[in-house]
Amino acid sequence: MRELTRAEEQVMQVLWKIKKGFVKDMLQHFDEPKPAYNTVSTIVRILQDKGFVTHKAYGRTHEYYPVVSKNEYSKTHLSTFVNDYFSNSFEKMVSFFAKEKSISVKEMEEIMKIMEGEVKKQKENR
Amino acid sequence: MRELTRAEEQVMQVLWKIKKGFVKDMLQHFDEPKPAYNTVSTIVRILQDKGFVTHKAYGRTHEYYPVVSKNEYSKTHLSTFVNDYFSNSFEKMVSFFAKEKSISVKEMEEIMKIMEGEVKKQKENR
DNA sequence: AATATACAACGAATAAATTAGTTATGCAAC
DNA sequence: GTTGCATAACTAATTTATTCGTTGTATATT
Repeated sequence: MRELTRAEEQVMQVLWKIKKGFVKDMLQHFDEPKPAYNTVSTIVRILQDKGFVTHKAYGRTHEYYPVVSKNEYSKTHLSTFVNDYFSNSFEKMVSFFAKEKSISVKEMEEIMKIMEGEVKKQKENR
Repeated sequence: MRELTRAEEQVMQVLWKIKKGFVKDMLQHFDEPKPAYNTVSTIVRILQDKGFVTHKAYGRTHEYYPVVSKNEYSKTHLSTFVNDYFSNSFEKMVSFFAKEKSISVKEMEEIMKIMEGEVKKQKENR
């Protein structure tokens, strides 16, 4: 999957948020200073070329949809990060942030609960 | 902390790996096709302006050091990511990847062990 | 001292990304 | 049908990032 530039990512974030929309709809969801209509229009067409977005035409106006979901994109994005910064080990990454206290006790307890469930589930399926 | 461009990040990865070095040392650690000496030299000076790197001068030649550690940078980097993609919740992020099977059972068990230790430690310190 | 070498600093050239003006077309209102 | 408006497509302009040749200077070599 190709990488998003900063401007492209901003547009994708908006589309992910609103699920679908015309350029003018997207425009509303930008913080001030809002970009020009044409700026968004150009970027969304680039995103279409890159395969992140598609559109449905109503006459001459286009309603855009994400093709790549936020989850899909975050998956490849984080994998690259884990690869580059934690020699491809999720464990290293999570441990680091746990020790750094970036993850609260409450969150850790919640994570452990979910992992227990996952571990059990995956062990059953053998 | 400022963000690194792609080229800058590559140079930082090399510096983080070798701990310190002259431009010619860094150069050796690039994959083919290696960039030109001057390219690396320019980028490392930009990194210096941005505060990611400093140098010790030996006469006229410079030995460069990272000022921002890989851990520090990865921390802000991941925080931004968690913020943008998981509404600032580590728990959401980790759960997602656990369910996606991006994290192996072995890794999860290891993570749980570390978290148990962390939770206990943090609860003691009250 | 003259020459060669190594390197930082500078700056020019190119490439990539971003921004937004201009144009053309279709549709609505009159 | 003419006018005005909305929008996609195109394109130009600008900004930012990347790459590396050129220059100047210090140091080593003879």
